[in-house]
Amino acid sequence: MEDLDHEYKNYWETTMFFQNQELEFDSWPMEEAFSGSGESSSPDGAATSPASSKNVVSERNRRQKLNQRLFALRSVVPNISKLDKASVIKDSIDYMQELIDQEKTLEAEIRELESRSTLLENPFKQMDYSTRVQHYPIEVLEMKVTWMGEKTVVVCITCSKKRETMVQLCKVLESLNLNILTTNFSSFTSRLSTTLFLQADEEESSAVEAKIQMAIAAYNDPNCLINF
Amino acid sequence: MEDLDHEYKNYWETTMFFQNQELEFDSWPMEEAFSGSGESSSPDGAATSPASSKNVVSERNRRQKLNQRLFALRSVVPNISKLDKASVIKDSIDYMQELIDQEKTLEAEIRELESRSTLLENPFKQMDYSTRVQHYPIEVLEMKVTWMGEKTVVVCITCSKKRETMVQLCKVLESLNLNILTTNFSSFTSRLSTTLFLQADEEESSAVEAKIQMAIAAYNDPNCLINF
DNA sequence: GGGTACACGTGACGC
DNA sequence: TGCGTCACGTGTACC
Repeated sequence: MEDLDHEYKNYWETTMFFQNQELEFDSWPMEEAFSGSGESSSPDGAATSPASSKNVVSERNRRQKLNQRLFALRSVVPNISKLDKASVIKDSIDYMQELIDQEKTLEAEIRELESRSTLLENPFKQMDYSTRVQHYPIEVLEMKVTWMGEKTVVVCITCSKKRETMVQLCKVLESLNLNILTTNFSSFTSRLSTTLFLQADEEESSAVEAKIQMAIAAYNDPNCLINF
Repeated sequence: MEDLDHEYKNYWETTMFFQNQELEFDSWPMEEAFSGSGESSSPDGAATSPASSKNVVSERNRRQKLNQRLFALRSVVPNISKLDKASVIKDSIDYMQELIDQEKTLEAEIRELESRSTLLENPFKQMDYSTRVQHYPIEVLEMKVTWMGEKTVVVCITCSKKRETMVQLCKVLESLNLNILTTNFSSFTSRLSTTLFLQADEEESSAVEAKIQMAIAAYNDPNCLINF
């Protein structure tokens, strides 16, 4: 009797076999072993009523299932402070709330990243106004796109050189994800010219030109919410 | 008696007040109301032993706390199929596993978006995120500063071309406020080289070289607080 | 009525 | 020592 009770103690605390929460009805050797002794040591001495006997075993099953679930819960949650039943549930709640919060954070981050990378597909994406920085516009003086054959397109852009013009032009061009083979920037006193060698077909040339012009226009637009 | 049991039924199923899992010891009016009748209807008829009486109320508290936690768990988990205790725990486990999986998915997605995004990030805009975006360091392969006479110094820098290397190099060079006459950037497959024509005296050459090296080093230093 | 789920009181164990 | 926790059997309500 003592030994059995002791085993029961350990049953919840350590020696729990049934970690698989999918099983509904398992064999549970320790409970089975105890069942007989429990019946025989029934306090009323007389024949145990067969009606309640069913209830007893059913109740045992229920308790065992619940403990099983509780143990499974414990195995999912990291950092369980106390092995107490109530504490296990409490820690699970805290952990779950933590997960939910983190999920929201991650989703927000993904939305932020997506709005940043889907620059040209969705030109008008919402952005935080307070984070907008104003810059000098890029003034294009001349732009020429020519197909060189062999999947090579050359783009020549000349713009007036102001403050940070080269950095800004770099940003815009990098945002387009063009297949750039070679780049060359040259700056003189008042002008900045760049020559891009792109890998593209002849029919893509006009599309490339349009993309660049659109991107520069978007970059210059003070109301444009895209962050470059 | 029947009514009381009925109330208990409803107690677990619907009328649960204590959703706050922080409270350890609450007043629990329904249990209190029942306590008296429970004592009087004790089956053994004789005076209930005062020793076990303490245990009874303690046990009641324990049960109530556990149900309280269980109810709180139920309120956190959406889509509980059955209000059964075991089912609540099972659904909680499933939901938690779902959250964990989704967390991994979202994190993977974020990592992919971050690595795929070739857009330039303004370091100021990312301050609200706990995850700081670190830029790729500028890896200088060769640097040469020569005096050409006539107050002209030529600086040649060659670095390995990584993501955004040119923009970053522009930022660093612009931050130095050099008296630049002409610049030329050329990028090939794996290298990016720039040639700067500066207006400077011969004796300034070494200072210019030191300034550029210092600026690049500062830019690469993740602990450097200078914003370029 | 059999089956299920629950709250209850009780004895035991450990800190 | 008491106090907290547990498994157990039981009575009962709901379907």
